[in-house]
Amino acid sequence: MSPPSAGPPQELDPLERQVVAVFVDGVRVLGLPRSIGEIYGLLFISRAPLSLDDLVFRLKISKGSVSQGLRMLKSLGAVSEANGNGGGERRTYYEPAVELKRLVGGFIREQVRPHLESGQTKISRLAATARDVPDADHRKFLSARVDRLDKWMRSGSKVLPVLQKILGQ
Amino acid sequence: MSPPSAGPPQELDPLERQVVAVFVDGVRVLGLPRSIGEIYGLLFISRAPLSLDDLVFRLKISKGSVSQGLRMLKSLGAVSEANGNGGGERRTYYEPAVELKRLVGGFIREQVRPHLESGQTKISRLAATARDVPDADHRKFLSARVDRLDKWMRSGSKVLPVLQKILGQ
DNA sequence: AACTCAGTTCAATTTGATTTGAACAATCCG
DNA sequence: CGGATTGTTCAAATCAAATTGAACTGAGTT
Repeated sequence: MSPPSAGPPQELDPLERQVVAVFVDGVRVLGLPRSIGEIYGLLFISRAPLSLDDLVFRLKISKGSVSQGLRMLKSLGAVSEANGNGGGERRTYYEPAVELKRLVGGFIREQVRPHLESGQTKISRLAATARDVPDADHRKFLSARVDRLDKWMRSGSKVLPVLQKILGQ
Repeated sequence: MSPPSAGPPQELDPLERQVVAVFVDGVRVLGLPRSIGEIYGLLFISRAPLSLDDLVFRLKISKGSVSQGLRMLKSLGAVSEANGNGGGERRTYYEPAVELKRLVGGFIREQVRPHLESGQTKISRLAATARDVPDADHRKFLSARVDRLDKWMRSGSKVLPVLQKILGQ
C-alpha cells in the first residue's frame, strides 16, 4: 500500500502549513506541547477525518507523539473519533471539535481547575501557618497578605464561568 | 559588611518557603519562569522592600537571574522601586504591586495582547491564501474554517476587558 | 497458532528555555 | 584618578519537558 488513507497528499500545502503554525503558536501560549498544535491544526483544516497514520505521515512526527497528542486532545474534548466509517474499517479516524465553548470548557476543566484547587489547598495551609506566628504585629501583616492571596484565588474561580458564558456565543 | 540589608534573616523561613512555592506554581501556569515566581513571592510576603542583593542572598539564585527577573516584573508592572529610602542610600529596593487589577492588566498587556495581535495578522494572511484556492467547493470549506478562527480571535479580544473589569473588584 | 495491522508505552535522546557566572558598564566617593 | 559598590549583559552550562523509536499489547484474519 502507498500512503495511508490513499488520498493524493503528501506534504503539507502552504495553507495547511500556515494553519498549523497558527495553532502551534496558540497552544504554546496555553502551555501545551507543540505536537498538540500540529495535530489539532491539521485536523482543523482537513475536510475529512484523519487517522493516526495520516497524521504521522503528513506532519512527519513520530507515532508516539501522535498517539500521546491524540490522547490529550481527547481528554480536552478537542477531538473525537469519527463514527461514520463505511465498511469494516479497522483504524479510527479523528475529527476536531470546532465549537469554541467546548474547547474552552475542556481546557478549563483539565488544565485550569486542578491548579486552582491545589492552590486553594496550599493557601489554607498557609493561613494556618500564619496564625502561628508569635509576634502579633507581624502576624497581622502576614495574615493580610495570605488573605489577599485567597481573594485572588476566589476571583479566579469566579471568572471561569463568566469566561465560559462569554465564549459560548 | 555582613549580609546585605543587615537584618537578621538568612534562609527562608517555612512560611516564606510556602508562599514562594505558591507563586512558583502560579507563574508556571502562566508560562513564566520559575525565578519570577520566587522573586515576586518573596517580595509579596516581605514587610520591607528588598534589594537585588537581598533577593540573591535569601533565594540563593544568581544575580543575573534576579536582575532579569526584576526587569520582567517591572515591565509587567508587578514590582516598583520603593522611593521612601532615608539617607543617601545607593541601592534600590523593590516592593510588589498587590492589586490584582494591576497584575492582570500588566500580564494582558505584555503577554496576551502581543500574541493576539500577531495571531490576527496571520489569520488575515490565511484568509487571503484561502481565497486563492481554485476549487470552489474546497475554497468554501477553507474559508469557513478560517472565518471561525477569526471569530475565535475576536472573542478572545472581547473577553479581555471583561476579565479586567471582573478582577478589578 | 502464526501473522498482520493499529495503536500504546516508556526509556533514551533531543530540544529549547532558564539559570549561571564572569566580564563588563555605570555611578559614587575620597 | 583609583577603588568600591550596584547593577547589567550574554555566552555557556544546566535543566525540564517534549519527542523519538523500538518493544510491546491486543485484536482481527487465515
